[in-house]
Amino acid sequence: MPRGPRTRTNLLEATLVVAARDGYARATTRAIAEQAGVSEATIYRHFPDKLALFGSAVMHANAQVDEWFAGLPARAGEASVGDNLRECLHRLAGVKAEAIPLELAMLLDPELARSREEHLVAGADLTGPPAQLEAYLAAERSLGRLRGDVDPRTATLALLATLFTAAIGAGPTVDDCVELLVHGMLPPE
Amino acid sequence: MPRGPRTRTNLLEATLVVAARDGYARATTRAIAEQAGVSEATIYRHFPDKLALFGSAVMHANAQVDEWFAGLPARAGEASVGDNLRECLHRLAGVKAEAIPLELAMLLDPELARSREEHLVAGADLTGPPAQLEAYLAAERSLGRLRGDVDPRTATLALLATLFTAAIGAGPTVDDCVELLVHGMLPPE
Amino acid sequence: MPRGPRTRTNLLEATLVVAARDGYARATTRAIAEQAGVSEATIYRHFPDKLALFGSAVMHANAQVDEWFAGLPARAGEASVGDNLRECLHRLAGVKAEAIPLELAMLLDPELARSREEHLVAGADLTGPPAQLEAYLAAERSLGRLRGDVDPRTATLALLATLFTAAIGAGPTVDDCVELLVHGMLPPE
Amino acid sequence: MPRGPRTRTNLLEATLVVAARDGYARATTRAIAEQAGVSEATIYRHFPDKLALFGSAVMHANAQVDEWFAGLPARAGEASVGDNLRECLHRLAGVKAEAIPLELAMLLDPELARSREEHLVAGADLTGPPAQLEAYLAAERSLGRLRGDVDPRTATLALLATLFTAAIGAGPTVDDCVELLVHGMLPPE
DNA sequence: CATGAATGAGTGTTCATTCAT
DNA sequence: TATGAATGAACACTCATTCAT
Repeated sequence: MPRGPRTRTNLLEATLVVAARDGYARATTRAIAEQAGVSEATIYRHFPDKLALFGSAVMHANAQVDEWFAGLPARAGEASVGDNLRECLHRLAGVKAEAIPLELAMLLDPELARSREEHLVAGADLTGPPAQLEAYLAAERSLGRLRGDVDPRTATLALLATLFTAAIGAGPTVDDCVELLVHGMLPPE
Repeated sequence: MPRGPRTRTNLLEATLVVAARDGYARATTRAIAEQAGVSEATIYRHFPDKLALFGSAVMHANAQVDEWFAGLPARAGEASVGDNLRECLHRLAGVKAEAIPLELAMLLDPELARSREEHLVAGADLTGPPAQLEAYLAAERSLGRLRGDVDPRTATLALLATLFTAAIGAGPTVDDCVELLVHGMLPPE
Repeated sequence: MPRGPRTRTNLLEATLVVAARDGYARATTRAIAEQAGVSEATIYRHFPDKLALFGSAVMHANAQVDEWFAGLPARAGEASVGDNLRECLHRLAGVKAEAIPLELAMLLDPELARSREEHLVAGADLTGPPAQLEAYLAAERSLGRLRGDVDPRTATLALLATLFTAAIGAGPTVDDCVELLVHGMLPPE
Repeated sequence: MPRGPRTRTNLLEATLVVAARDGYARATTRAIAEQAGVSEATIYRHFPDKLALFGSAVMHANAQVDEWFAGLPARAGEASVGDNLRECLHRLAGVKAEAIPLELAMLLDPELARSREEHLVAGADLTGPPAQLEAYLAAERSLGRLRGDVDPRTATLALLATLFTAAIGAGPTVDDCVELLVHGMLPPE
């Protein structure tokens, strides 16, 4: 890997590490540069400002699951809905474990509300994994494998919200919460 | 109301307003003092530091629903579980609307993790409304009005997680998300 | 003792205690009021400002030795010069032990240079104990009990300077330092 | 001289200038930065905090006389003791004139008592010029050029104490005070 | 006489960002 | 490409002081 892109990747991962370890408020340019082993000025060779760095870091983390989620809607009808959803959340919670704190912090910032694009939730249309998840749920519903009165958008958000419990380190795992939702979404046998 | 306590209350409510409007990061002592119509120094006559102010603000917001939640466990068996839970979340989402951003932001801060006491979720034992909610669910389960394999703690956290969707202003309401969970928790008819 | 003057005395002594214990920089109105067991506002019932409080505190401490020093010049010719000087410094170091830090700190402050009146050293004329000490030395010199080339003003300052060693807690006692000076001031036998 | 070190030196000298001119209490980071012609933030690129700046400033001033004092003990037996001591104090008073107010102020601060290392006086062992002066006096005493009952440590502190008279701008010069001490230390002819 | 409440001016310190090298 | 040096603006917090009660 050539030097330029490697430094860029270092910075993205350093951002995720610092935000997950020290919290959003302490994810300063200084801490990130130190974690990446470069100078602060180097950040600005690769990103126009701190916000762009954070946004890119979240996208970078998402990229690892994007591929799997891209194929998700096509799997409607396969296996069982419960297993599929469990795997969805499991992947999101596991692979993006370090990205969630940063993502939530950005989500909570009203000033950042406008630049939400590739993030967890968008105002009108979902994108990335959430969008694929919504599409998958819609497909399953039209196959009759989901209760008819379940709104795919609502279900998607409810499922994603369970990731929040992981971010704050509460006792039960994400899996436990998902279980409850799955029960509520499946059609009566 | 005498002058001292009134200023204190002003500050608590100004803190909630600013945090909800401008975000946690921009809830500076300056902005809060301005919102409250007092000087910054006045903050420090009423609270030892900013963290204590924030903690007190969250407690102040919680106090408004604490009374209602205190009577919640005793209502197990009355009305329907679904209606009760819907009212719970409705009250939390409605009355504490302005406190949620602050509460979540504090929850996400690893350095604040130790001083979590009267907040949304505590490591081992829940306190405040969440604790009452957990007790209520346990009571309903022993009445057979809840599926036996539902863990009250898990269900509590899953329900509270739906409040997150309100904080980020996503489309569906909290009520919609709660509906799904309720379906998953009720025993088969 | 009536209530007013007692509070005033409390404040003067609290000032000396706090300055000696915590240093000049931490001798704030808050700390002094707390030590005295009164409110900060009470300070301003008894003194126009903090500077006046500090000046009065030094005078208050000096007052305890003023009486003895007033009779010092008249004792020229009695006992031995060495014993007399030793007693002088012993009294200053002992009785004013807690006042020295405050006095030195005020002396070192250029802005306070103008308001020096009843303090350790004044630009032109000495006052208080230092003035009496200077007068005593002049009297001894005219009696031939001091070397003729010893300048009373210089000797006074040199003796007082040894108090500085006490303030910083250095090993040797003031007595040890005075001994050296006495040797240098006595006439050849 | 490259840019970095030059700024650092500027800051050290600005610190001495401001402390000598305005007093320790008014030697704020703002005033020092202005005197040095840089921004306040620049201070923190060169020193971790204000205390480190002040400590370094005192060391910087001492460095100018350290070299001369390093060779002092080896000069025992040369010239006359009186001339040697006069030169010692003359150098300390002259070259470090601007450092003395800062050094004394730090010495008087009880909270700084622990970080005293390269300063005027240390609890157990002297360092820097004072240490060399003590060693020199011990050497002269073993040569019989000092009275046998003079303790080198005590004599050192007594000599250094005379510098205090310079700091407060009292009339007589340091030289005058030293003269008295020298008389008291020399052996009878 | 005493104080609880309030504050304007200031403190040391940190931040994201720029720029000459 | 990368960085050491620098900074304006902002931060949480403290100070001596005032005033209505």
